[in-house]
Amino acid sequence: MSLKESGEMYLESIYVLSKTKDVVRSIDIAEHMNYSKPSVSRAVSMLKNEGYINIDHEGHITLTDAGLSQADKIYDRHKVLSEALMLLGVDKKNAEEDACKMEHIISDESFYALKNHLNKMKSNADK
Amino acid sequence: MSLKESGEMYLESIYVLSKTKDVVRSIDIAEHMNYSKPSVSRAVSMLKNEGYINIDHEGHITLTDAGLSQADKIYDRHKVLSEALMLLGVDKKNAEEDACKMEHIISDESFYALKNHLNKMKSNADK
DNA sequence: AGTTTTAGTTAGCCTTTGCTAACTAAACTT
DNA sequence: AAGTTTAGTTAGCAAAGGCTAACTAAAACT
Repeated sequence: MSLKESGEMYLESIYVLSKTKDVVRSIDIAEHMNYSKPSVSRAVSMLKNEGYINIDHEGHITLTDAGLSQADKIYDRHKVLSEALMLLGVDKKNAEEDACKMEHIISDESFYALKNHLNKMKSNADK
Repeated sequence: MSLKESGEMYLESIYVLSKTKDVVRSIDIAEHMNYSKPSVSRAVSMLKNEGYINIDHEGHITLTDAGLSQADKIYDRHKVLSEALMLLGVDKKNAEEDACKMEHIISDESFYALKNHLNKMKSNADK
């Protein structure tokens, strides 16, 4: 079974959290995502079963290689998409929200086309 | 209750179908969307209850003003988004598919920013 | 007239993904 | 030691939106 949009959000959250915290627990994810503990508990156990994360005896969550590569991919999409929208003048809050939804559904081809275009726009900083 | 993504897709399909057919029935929607008859039956009756469509004694479906304005909005997003992606070099099939998903989730602000940018790009046809 | 095709509905199942209520168990507090 | 807070789990509900099976009823053939 492939990773659903919700699963991708959880992985991305773990990834983001682990950049600022030395350990990531379920409760941290719950607070970060503003979800209930049971929702996180279930999602976390599914991600573990599917091989995307490891959980040690103390409940500390780490991404496996598979999990990291997924999280990284989604996070890259998030950064590029939100940056692109902001460059078009979209308000940061809206850009972030939209990026958050688009990052899960955009195809690889479209994403790279967009990323390319963005890079060109940036190097032509002489509009 | 506000219109969900699925409801928007149904309205868009009715809109598209009514441009080429003189009448639109549930079965036409089912074939167009590749959904089962019961799924369409339920969706259609919900859209009717919510005031987005009318169904006459012969089962002919028409958009109400509310339905038309929604369908029109989504269809505009679809056209603009797919055109934008194709302009970036994305294959038509992929561009259509991605547009189909993005059209429901993009905020008004981001959409108009993008539409604007696209128009500028088009008027500067001298790359 | 009798059969078959076509359109639509009803009933009910399944998955995804959120939720609350209520529990356990470990870890602080006093 | 006794009570409280914190982290996590279990059980079960709900909404959205697909599906199949099985039915009705009208239309179209033969």
